[in-house]
Amino acid sequence: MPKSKYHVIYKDLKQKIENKSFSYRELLPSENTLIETYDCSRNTVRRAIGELVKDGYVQTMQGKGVRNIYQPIQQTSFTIGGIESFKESAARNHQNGTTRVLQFMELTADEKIAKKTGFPEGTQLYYIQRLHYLDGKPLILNHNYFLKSIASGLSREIAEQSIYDYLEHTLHITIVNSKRIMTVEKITQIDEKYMEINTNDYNCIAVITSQTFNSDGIMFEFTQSRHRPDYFRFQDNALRRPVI
Amino acid sequence: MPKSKYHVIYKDLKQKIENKSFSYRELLPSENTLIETYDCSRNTVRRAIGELVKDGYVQTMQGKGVRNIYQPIQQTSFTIGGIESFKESAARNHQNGTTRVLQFMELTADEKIAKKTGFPEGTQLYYIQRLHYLDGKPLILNHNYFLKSIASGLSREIAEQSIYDYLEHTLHITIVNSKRIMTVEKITQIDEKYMEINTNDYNCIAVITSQTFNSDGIMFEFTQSRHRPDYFRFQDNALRRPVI
DNA sequence: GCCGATTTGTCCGTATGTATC
DNA sequence: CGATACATACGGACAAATCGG
Repeated sequence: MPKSKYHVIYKDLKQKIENKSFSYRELLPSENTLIETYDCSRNTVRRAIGELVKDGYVQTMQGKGVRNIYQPIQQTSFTIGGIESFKESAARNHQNGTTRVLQFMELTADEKIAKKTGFPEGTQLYYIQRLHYLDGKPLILNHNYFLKSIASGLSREIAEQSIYDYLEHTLHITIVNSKRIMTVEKITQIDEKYMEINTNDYNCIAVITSQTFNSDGIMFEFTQSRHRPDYFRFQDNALRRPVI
Repeated sequence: MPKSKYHVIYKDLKQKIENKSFSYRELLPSENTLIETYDCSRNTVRRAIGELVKDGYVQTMQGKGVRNIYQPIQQTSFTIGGIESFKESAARNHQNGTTRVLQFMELTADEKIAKKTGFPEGTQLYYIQRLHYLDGKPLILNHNYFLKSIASGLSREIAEQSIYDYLEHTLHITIVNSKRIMTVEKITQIDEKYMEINTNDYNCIAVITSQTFNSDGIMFEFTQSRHRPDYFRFQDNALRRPVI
């Protein structure tokens, strides 16, 4: 957890925005004012503001100021944001999440798995199938593949709790980024069985496949997350970049 | 189009990465080296690198360096990235896109529309229904609502070309950011009819609803984009933020 | 294990450009 | 036009992480 100055300012402004200290579309104090408020340099306040822009909380306009555009969203379903574990997401969504491990095994990547995951053929992997419940409903079916050489010591017991917690706090792996692709796929019998979906309602499922990298730039995880369509919701804030 | 120094450096490095000037997992030249290469300050190269991180092209590691983690993806379908018009997306995907306007009308937001779009009741709007074809196949059905007071002068003819082009280059509207939510919904008869989907294959559709803001912080567009599931693909790079 | 060199991360101060009002 | 606001760019300083000797 960074105690950097810009991060403290970022958190403070973010909280003020969430607490309606600024009304919708109101301009925040100018950079110069914020410099005095937080007793720091211009670069530092600008950096904090930059984070808020990324979050979609404010927008900056040259010559005008920084405008609050935060509107709390109505949470009707499970919302996905950055990289986070299921436990973290559940906590953020103020819901009660539990996990059931359907399968836990070690395997060696054959040609089919290699092609699907991007791990080289012959790699030693953990394969884990887990079902995530939110408020008692089975909503997400995860297929995880972890590099055995990096995520060593994974067990069924850990998988029942939080794998990310184990990777970060026990193995001290630094998780850096995750490339994700979202698609819609046809439902499988496994999906149907475990997530209790009536195919007359939905014969599709929302799928997020992700490749996650550690600080050595090594992809150590491939995951396919299958979400019940009626509870799936992915949220995003896109910035318009000048068309070059 | 910004001619800023950092942007030139960003584009140059990005192109070098795409052209395999650096092999996968190789470290880029250090910041100090880049400073000499581009004859600029450290802040400037750091900013360029920051953009590459956002794109998921590289990852930075304190004490180590900047590592190339770019892997070209196999383009099997229409890929969505930032805020871009259909025309821009089609060009980026190297595909031939055309548009057919199904409906063009002016209307006043009633209670139902107000609730759905977030525009206040009584607002004057343009409502446009468009079908986007890629390489001859109807893949996306768009329902656009534009604020008449801001997107004034919109016409069916413009909608057949590029609305964004008109907004940016004729009306000089600055498009800043777009809040997007992705869900999976049941297919409607309209979807079925226009996108030629067999409901035995798919009875769902990928939906992206977005609210787009201009530089005055005003939401001037609400759009619901309905994508044929078998060609839909949304791509993302998430950065792990320290859990606070 | 320590030390020094290298590399990225944070922070400061300043100057100039550009858009808005 | 001047004042104010954010955007870009420079240069310098120190901290923190990594790596090799």
